[in-house]
Amino acid sequence: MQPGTAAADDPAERTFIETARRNQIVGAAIDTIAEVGYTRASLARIAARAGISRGLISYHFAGKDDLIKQVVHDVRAEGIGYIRPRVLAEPTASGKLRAYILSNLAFMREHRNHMVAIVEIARNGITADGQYRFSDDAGMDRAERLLGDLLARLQAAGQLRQDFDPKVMAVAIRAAIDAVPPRLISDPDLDIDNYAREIATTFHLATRVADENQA
Amino acid sequence: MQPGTAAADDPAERTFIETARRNQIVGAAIDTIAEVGYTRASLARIAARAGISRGLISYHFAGKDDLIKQVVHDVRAEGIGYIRPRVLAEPTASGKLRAYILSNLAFMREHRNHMVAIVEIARNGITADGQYRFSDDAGMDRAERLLGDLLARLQAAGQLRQDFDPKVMAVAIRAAIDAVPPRLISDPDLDIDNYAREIATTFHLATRVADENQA
Amino acid sequence: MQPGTAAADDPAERTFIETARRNQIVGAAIDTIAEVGYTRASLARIAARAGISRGLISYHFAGKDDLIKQVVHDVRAEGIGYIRPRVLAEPTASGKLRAYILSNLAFMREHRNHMVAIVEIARNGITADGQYRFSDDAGMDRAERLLGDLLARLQAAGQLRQDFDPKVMAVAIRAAIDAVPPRLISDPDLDIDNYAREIATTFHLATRVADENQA
Amino acid sequence: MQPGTAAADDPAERTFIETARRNQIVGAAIDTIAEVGYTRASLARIAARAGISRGLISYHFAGKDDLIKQVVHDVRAEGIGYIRPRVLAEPTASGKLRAYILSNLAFMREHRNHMVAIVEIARNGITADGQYRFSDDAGMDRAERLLGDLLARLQAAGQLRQDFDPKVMAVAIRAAIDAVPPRLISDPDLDIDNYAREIATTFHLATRVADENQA
DNA sequence: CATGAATGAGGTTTCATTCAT
DNA sequence: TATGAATGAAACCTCATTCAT
Repeated sequence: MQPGTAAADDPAERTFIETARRNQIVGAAIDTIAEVGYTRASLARIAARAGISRGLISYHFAGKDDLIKQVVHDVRAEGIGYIRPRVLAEPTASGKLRAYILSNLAFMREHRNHMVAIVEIARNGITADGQYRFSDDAGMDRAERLLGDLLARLQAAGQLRQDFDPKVMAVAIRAAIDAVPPRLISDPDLDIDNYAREIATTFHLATRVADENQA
Repeated sequence: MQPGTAAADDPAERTFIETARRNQIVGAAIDTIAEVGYTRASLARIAARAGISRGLISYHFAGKDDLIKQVVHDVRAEGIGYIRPRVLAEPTASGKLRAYILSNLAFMREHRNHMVAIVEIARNGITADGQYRFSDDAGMDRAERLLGDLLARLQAAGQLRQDFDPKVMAVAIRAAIDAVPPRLISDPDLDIDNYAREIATTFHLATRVADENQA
Repeated sequence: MQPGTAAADDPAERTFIETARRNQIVGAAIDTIAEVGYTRASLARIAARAGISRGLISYHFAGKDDLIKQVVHDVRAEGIGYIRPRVLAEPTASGKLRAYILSNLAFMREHRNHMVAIVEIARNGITADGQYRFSDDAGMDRAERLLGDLLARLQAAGQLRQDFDPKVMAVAIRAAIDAVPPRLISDPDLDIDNYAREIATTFHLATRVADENQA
Repeated sequence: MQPGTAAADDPAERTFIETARRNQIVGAAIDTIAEVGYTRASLARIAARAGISRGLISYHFAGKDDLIKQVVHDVRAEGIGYIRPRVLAEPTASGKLRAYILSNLAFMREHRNHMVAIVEIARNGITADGQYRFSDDAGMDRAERLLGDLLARLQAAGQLRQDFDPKVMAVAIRAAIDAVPPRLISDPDLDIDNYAREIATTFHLATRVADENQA
């Protein structure tokens, strides 16, 4: 039984050593993509970085797409685990929004390659007809939808300005956040904390209710 | 004595027919990239779309990079020609900012392929060390720098909120604008005008001086 | 001390469990070849069908060729066990020939996969210099030689037409029989019984002695 | 415009030199397949035999399947050109049948590699579901259908025995003919002329009308 | 100016086989 | 006995580029 085949079917039945190898390969893929970009991140390069043979990747994953999906899955899971509790911990709408932005960027700072890789993947993993190839459920823009839903709820609760389109606002916020990884490549000294505060303030001003104006 | 070699060196010495050919090839490149993405936009496909042989592209351009540079140059020139007068025509800071955002997105709507292509290029044209490969002078983010400079000037003139970082704000605005082309691919019915108004309002609120709050 | 190595050397010394495994693997190989063809019947696929690991095949057989040889051997033995008594039971020449053809095709109908597999192997198991790779003694065409010998004996006994070349006739008869398995794949509803009767009649007419003409 | 792409579309628009190359490649493919079998006839080996680079085959043909289709087409066209007039020249049914068999085998003798190759292709070019991959119109068994039609017509005209199934008879005749190429590999000294005469007589006896029995 | 012809590198994938456990 | 892990060769295909004409 080829592990690669059963990968998506039943992750639970994986050997300890297989899990380790998969993680190693996923890690090498992340670093490789972060360094040379998605297009030039060939399986050969990923294998070379991991110090293994090309064939071993094919042994553990059904194909390149399968590997990339795993990368997306792993990074997203880690990101959600980091961000979600920080957002939930905040009671107010503006607190949640601020926590969302700050924790997103903090995660980026601490997992630079993860984020660079996943943004690279998002950029390249779009088919000719505009569909995403590597997301397991509903598209790479799930983060965007989730954020849009959050904004809509807070808006409905009267905690945010009534007259903005939550979908468009979600796009703008995600765009501002996702603009960071590529810049991290060309400018390793980018002051993420400063960037995060500025963005948080920007969207706080853009979404607060009128009553808060005097504050 | 290949034109391709001298192309970047001395555009003035180009024949009429050569200029026509270059424009034709650049146009085919734009449409091809917009349709199949940067990675899959091979010279063969571009040549096929232009109805010419592959070799002819190599004859007129020193290489694929040279062609892509020309695409970037041409699209940028056209975009600046469209946007600049509309920004200059506005007397106030908020008017200029609004005009910048609206005219950017109007240009996108009217030159869909141009923008999809150039964003595709921007995403893929980053070398391993984070440098841009296809910009003739100072990087693809020139638009960002110009916008940052504009914001800084308006800020210095007291027309915008004093306490935001103009560079970060420029990144956020450009990111919100550049988020549109990829979405145009997957959602051809995207309401650009609504998107534009929302974004304009968003950044108006985020950049206006405190005195305007009552307005 | 690998069994696979000694396999061909001394089948007698095999344990019960080893024999069972070998039979299981041979059966899986037959079904796999019948389903996906010889070329695509990789050891991985055979192992998957048998529900065992790839390595186990290599443990029990010296290599893929060794496994295929065993398939040929087993199927042939089974086929001979089915056909021989039916031919021997017939007293007359035309009865033997008819029994040969009918029992061959009956065996095919009852052991569809066996025959499809062995014909697939025969087709693909020819080396560059035209030698058969998978027959243990004298070539895949042993059946052909045996049939030729039978025809020659019956001819010598005056029971068949004197002036045909028994070797050529054997080729033609085997070819007509072996044409069935590939057709079984593309046409599962092939009426084998009708085919068998037609072929039997065809070669009866072609081989009978002149005196029978009036019959 | 890649020649390979337009290959099937418009063969008329091919350059002289391109036609020559295609023929050269097809010839190399035939010889390679005839020598090492279909499975092992990789594009690399074919290119090596032709003394050209691997890429050149991809330049002239859309893929391996496209090349194989061309081989089938060319060989079939040549075969038909050889056989058809010889069959048509015969006035009687038995004459036509004899001419069919003899000219088929004569063509094989004179174009040994062609036939070995095409039979190899026929054997290997069957997909999992039993469909032919390389025939342009209605399957590799077109020859079989045509022969069956011929037999049925002659039967209807009362020139052949009434009570045989023309389809089955066609299968048997083609099988006897197609049995030759593989044997040519293992036995280069095969006496084709003798084989042809024997087969012709065999099927003459099997198909003649009862009245001819005395002859 | 322009083309068709040709190359060689590099990409993903499949496969038979070996080996430590 | 049996497995999972791992390798390296070889397959097909795409591509940017060069060159003679």
